[in-house]
Amino acid sequence: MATIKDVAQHAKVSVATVSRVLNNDPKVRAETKEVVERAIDELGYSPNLLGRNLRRSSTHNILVLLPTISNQFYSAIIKGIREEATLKGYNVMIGITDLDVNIEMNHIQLLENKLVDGIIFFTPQIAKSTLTRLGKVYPIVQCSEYVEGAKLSLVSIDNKQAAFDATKYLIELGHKHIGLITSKKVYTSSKLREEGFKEALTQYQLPVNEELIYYTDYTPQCGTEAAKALLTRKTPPTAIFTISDSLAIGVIRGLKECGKKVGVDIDVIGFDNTFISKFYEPTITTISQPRLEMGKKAAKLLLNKIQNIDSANETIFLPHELMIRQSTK
Amino acid sequence: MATIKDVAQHAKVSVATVSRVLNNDPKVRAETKEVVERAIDELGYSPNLLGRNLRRSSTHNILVLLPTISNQFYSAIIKGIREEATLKGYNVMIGITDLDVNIEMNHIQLLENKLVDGIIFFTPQIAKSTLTRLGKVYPIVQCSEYVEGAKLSLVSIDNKQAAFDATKYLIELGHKHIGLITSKKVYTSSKLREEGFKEALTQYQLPVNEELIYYTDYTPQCGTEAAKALLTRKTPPTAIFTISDSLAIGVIRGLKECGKKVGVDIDVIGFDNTFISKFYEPTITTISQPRLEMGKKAAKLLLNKIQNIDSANETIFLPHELMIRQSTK
DNA sequence: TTGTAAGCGTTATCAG
DNA sequence: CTGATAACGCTTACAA
Repeated sequence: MATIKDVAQHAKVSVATVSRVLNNDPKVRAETKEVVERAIDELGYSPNLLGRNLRRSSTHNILVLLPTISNQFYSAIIKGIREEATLKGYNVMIGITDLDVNIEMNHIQLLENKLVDGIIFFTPQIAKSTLTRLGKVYPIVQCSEYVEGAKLSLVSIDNKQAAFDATKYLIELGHKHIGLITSKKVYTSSKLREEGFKEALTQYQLPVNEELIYYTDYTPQCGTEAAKALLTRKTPPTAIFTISDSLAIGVIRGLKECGKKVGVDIDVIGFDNTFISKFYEPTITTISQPRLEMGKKAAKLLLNKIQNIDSANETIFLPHELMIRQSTK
Repeated sequence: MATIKDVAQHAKVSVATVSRVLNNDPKVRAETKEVVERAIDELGYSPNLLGRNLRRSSTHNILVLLPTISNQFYSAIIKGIREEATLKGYNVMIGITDLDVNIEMNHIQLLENKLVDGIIFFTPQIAKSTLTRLGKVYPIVQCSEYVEGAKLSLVSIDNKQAAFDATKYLIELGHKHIGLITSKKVYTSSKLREEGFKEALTQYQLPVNEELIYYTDYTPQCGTEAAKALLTRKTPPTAIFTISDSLAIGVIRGLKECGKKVGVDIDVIGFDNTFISKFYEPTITTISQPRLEMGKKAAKLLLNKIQNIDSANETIFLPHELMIRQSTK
């Protein structure tokens, strides 16, 4: 494998000159540049980034930490991140945490070890204080799901307002008994969505009936169970707001199994506008997040931090949108 | 940020000794080791891997190249890869190619640049000859979708046999007119599946009716169109085999829209056993691939290649399984 | 068992 | 405009 030294010898110049050509230093004579470039071609030389990285003490790699890869939701966000990053010459890598703090810490290690220049975190499990401390030393930003109160740059949507809007829409449809199916793990987003849900009820003078709130996991299976359970309440809901599309799918299935016609007998709203919500039967009313934009913004915030770790933390909430489909009416 | 030098000074030993402790060299005296470890703790030292990597000329990073992140199919495979890799002290990173040759080449660059030690390729778009040439120099293995004839290690399923089995099952159910919805891009897998499909028909003395073969893309939308188109044929199919679950979803929807009852009037088989196939309505008969195992095997093959780039290429086909559900009967 | 010092492949400073 | 050379942080002969 050819090194910069080989190129230098081949081109009869110093390694410094080769390095300059490699880095587009304007003060190389055009002819010299040509000679060097020919040598590079002839030797099939490709710079060893291990050397460069050590010298520059940076890799131009950024890491995106996802809780799982099996969630359609992230794909557009990643695309946004990549677009922005590539523009600035950064490479994007993805790591999967399985929501395991240890795996998260392993990846933080990559930052300490200088193998990546920054991290965009989705759904961090690390404690707030740790996160804040790390954020002072390393470029880290949070995206979408986040730890409330951690002092880091952050881009997300206004989850409370989004839930408020969804609930308000159901209320305006005439519903008086609205169920909520949410996560039993206390994610910031689910907490905020529950708040928004309750606030809408209160604001429209409807009672908050805890019997109609069901805590469970993010899977369709859980959605099915939850729906069936809610139907057994003294006053069963005539509409259900779920905090994810995957839950909504299960909910609809459960309702169907109980002989309910979704969108007619009972309304359902999901969250995230993942592709399946457009394709299930019925199609599912849901909240859309500006995912591409979110990715781009997150990358921008991170690049800022990489440039200047002491730059002020920013909190950005992007606008959401209620997508009305067949599952409500 | 503390370096190995700082630790050495702090512990009053040489950097060599610190390095030995870091690498668990058995010939350091226990007391010395302790002193060094205390120094490491006190300084909060964490080795800069850029230095180590340069010196060792390896990173212990492997890269998994996916065509897209929005396919549920990959998640279990990645898990398998990670399990195996972690066991051997390797880190797994994921890159997304969007099926773009340039992006693929960018990532190959990481290999030339020594930033990753090897690559596991899903759905490479690079030409066979290029791939073969690269495979001689760098550790690269193919997984699941692959370039036929490229001389690289490879783990997948026997796609032809799988399609044969699915078709045979439909034939044994009594179907005489079976449709095939497959990809119009010629992936190896779709080519092989088409072959298996035709071979089953032939072997059971059924005519191969090209009118019942529909070429399209991998999306549900395309599946819907395809299904509707097939229903307009002179002799419409009484069963449809699709080469992916996402297509199958669309197909089922299209059939429903035409008033057909899937699993009763007409049967549908998908491919990949992704989570939605278990959760759609009806649940979808499909071919299951041993994804976890596939990931583990792929990682093993890659690690072999990393150890010895000249080790013989292996081709491994793992067993598939027909999962019978409501969409056929 | 430990220390000295060379070297991995770059970039950047400084002198010319 | 170009060259010599130190330095980045680490590992590993080789010597002691």
